[in-house]
Amino acid sequence: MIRLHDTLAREKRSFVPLNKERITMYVCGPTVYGRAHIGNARPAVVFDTLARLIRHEFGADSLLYARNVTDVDDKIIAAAEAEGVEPLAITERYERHYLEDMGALGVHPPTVAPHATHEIGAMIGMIERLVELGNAYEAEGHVLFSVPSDPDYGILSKRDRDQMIAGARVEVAPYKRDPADFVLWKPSTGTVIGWDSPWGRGRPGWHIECSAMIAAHLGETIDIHGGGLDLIFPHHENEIAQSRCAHGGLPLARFWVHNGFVDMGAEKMSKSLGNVITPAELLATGHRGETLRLALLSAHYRQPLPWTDALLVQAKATLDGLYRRAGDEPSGEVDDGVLEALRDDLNTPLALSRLGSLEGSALKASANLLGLLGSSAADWFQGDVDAGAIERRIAARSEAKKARDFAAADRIRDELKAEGIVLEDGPAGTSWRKE
RNA sequence: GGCCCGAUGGCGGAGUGGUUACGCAGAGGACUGCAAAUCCUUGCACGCCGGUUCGAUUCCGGCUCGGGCCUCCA
Repeated sequence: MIRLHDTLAREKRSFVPLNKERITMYVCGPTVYGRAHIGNARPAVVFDTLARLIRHEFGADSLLYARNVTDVDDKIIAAAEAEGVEPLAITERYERHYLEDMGALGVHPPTVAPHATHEIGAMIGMIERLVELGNAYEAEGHVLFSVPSDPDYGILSKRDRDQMIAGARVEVAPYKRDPADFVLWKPSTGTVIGWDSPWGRGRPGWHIECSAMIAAHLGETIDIHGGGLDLIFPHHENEIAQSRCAHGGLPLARFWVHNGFVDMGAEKMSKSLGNVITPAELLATGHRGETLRLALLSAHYRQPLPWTDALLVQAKATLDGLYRRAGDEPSGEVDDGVLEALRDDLNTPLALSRLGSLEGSALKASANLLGLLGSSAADWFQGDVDAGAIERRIAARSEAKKARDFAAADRIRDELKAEGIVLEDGPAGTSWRKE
């Protein structure tokens, strides 16, 4: 039995899917206008791990996991204009990078990856329904969701409308009937990307994208909706309002799962603060994706995760130890202790600590469930290196040792060390590994 | 201002009403030509003030500090 923390209930609840042969999970994916940073990678890794656990518990084909690609957005438009290219050139490039980066972190592709630009019809349909029902209205080419039309608005973020207005730091557009109303559709003028609609040429607002894609691909009520903590308000609150109003009061999701931030110093890592570091940069400086994944799983997913060099050093050391103990055993049965930890609201740090007491095939299987130990030990320690050249130099060193010329032997060892190759003398001779 | 979250040893990080994981780093030892790896040993903590309790790091209240959301944001 899996237990998951539900943001709506603010407590852990037993996860019983609506249909255990078709479990539905939706996670807000990237807006593809720039390279993903480590903070963006956290939900991808966390929900990938949850997906692995669900498949382990309910069967390989039990889960329908959707992660969208937001490929129409004002930031994309701005990036395209800045480069003098079409938006498609931007979105294709950064979606490709996103998949590369997440792949390096051992993130499996979701079952479906709906693209906003391919779902415009569904969005227009949903907006039309909301207008018919009186939950939305047209104004100056915009269509806005009427927040006062939904008495339950605010249930996820636990705030009422008066508070929102009191705290509002934005100027209220004159065409809004209520300051809290948000855009479902906005006009596109000139050369700006747009689609024909009953309200003229325009493009969808951000929130309606997710609601429409969820309904189109997963259904009106899904089992799990995931994303970062910062999406609770307004994004997920708005999704809830739109979807429930359009679907006769049916709840959008049965479990709301939110991950905490990756912090740089005391603050969260974010593009607007300019304190980001990307997987691409870390991979380029010799870190391996699996090290980054372990680092991201080293804190509980709801806790903040301070990102430091020391964290990466520790993650690498931990992986070295795990690979050493797993050897080249085939994968076996997942350890009960590891499962127990993961079933309790995806307690990955506890699961990781339990790997420390396992060996061989149980270790391999348990680590695999976390998306770790995906390579062979030989590849981890020696892959991607000219082994022949290294072994010739080791042979030369062995000759020097035999002649008791330790100065020459140490010189060879130091040279290899400078190239990132560490030698280890054992009873059976000298072995080597990448540092 | 409103709402929300957190505070555990040098660092990371679980967990628990009573003996408090684990990892990294550190110290000592074994091993080694010297190292590395490995193994053994080892020091180090539960923000502050009250309350409940036989007993609180764990439950309750207050406080302090930090963070997040309220605008795009994983």
